[in-house]
Amino acid sequence: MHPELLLDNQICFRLYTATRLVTQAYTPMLTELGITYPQYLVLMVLWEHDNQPVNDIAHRLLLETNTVTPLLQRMEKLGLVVRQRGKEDKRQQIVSLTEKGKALEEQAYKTIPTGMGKELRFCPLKLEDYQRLAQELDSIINTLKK
Amino acid sequence: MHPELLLDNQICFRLYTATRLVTQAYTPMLTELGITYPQYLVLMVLWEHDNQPVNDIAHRLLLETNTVTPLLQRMEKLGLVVRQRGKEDKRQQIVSLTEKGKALEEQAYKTIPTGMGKELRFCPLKLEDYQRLAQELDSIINTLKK
DNA sequence: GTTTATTATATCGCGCACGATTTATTGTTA
DNA sequence: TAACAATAAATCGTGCGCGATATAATAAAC
Repeated sequence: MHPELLLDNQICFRLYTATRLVTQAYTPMLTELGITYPQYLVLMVLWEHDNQPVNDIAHRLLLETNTVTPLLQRMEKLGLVVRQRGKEDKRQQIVSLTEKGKALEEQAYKTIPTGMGKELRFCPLKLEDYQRLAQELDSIINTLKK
Repeated sequence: MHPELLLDNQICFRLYTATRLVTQAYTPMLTELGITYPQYLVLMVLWEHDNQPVNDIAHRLLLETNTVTPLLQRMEKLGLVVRQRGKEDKRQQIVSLTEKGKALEEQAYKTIPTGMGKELRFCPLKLEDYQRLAQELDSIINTLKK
């Protein structure tokens, strides 16, 4: 009846589905590393800048601490990170990579970029299409965030 | 170190974030209707074609039945759908809209398209940008699905 | 300096997603 | 027809996301 309510006309359903399928494509490679996709995101944040409080990690990922805290607790159990109270501000938990967490960067570099390339080798999108897609997604993200 | 592992170079993180933020933008309007976003997707499927078995709904949404079955059970408790065994194939559960479920279509039509328009009124993307975005997402989805 | 407000993190509950397994029904084969 | 395979749902366990609330430490206001 209402074309605005047809599934095929929903950008959001496409986003939702594409996200799930891309995450599923990552999963076998991440399972090999013993981590999940959100854990991989946290590791990318820490590989770029180690020793961050929970809040900074959450802000970088646009997540709430009630998502990130349990995520970090699981990662601590896996031996990927350690958390210690901030010296100047005892409310903060400073999250740091362990040797195991640092070592995963090279493992990820060896398998994930080429692995995802293979997954998308039949995708008709070219480099410039991915760049434009990134810009369009950034427009949506910047409009809705905060 | 490795630019392939920088968060800012990840299409997948952008998809993941954009999906979460768009879903969050829907949430207040959906809460008004008493439903969640995945439940809204199921309703859109049924508004388009009522009386479908669980498998058809799952295929349409590219989800597994172990996600859809509990989703439908919750929707049945809410009085939005009813499930009854298929007549010719007793393994199937045929899902049908209740009057309450049907009535939500008009409620959704009144609030959601204009509400999302307001959320995105400062987004620089134009109609043709959204159309291209939809095509790009479809390329990714079609490459990875099945 | 004590009260009050803010901030950083943690905890709790619920609803997805999804891998793995189970149960019931149907289809196929010997 | 009996045995076996395939299919449709359901169940179970784990890990997110996130609204709501709680706790502890710091900052601000009086």
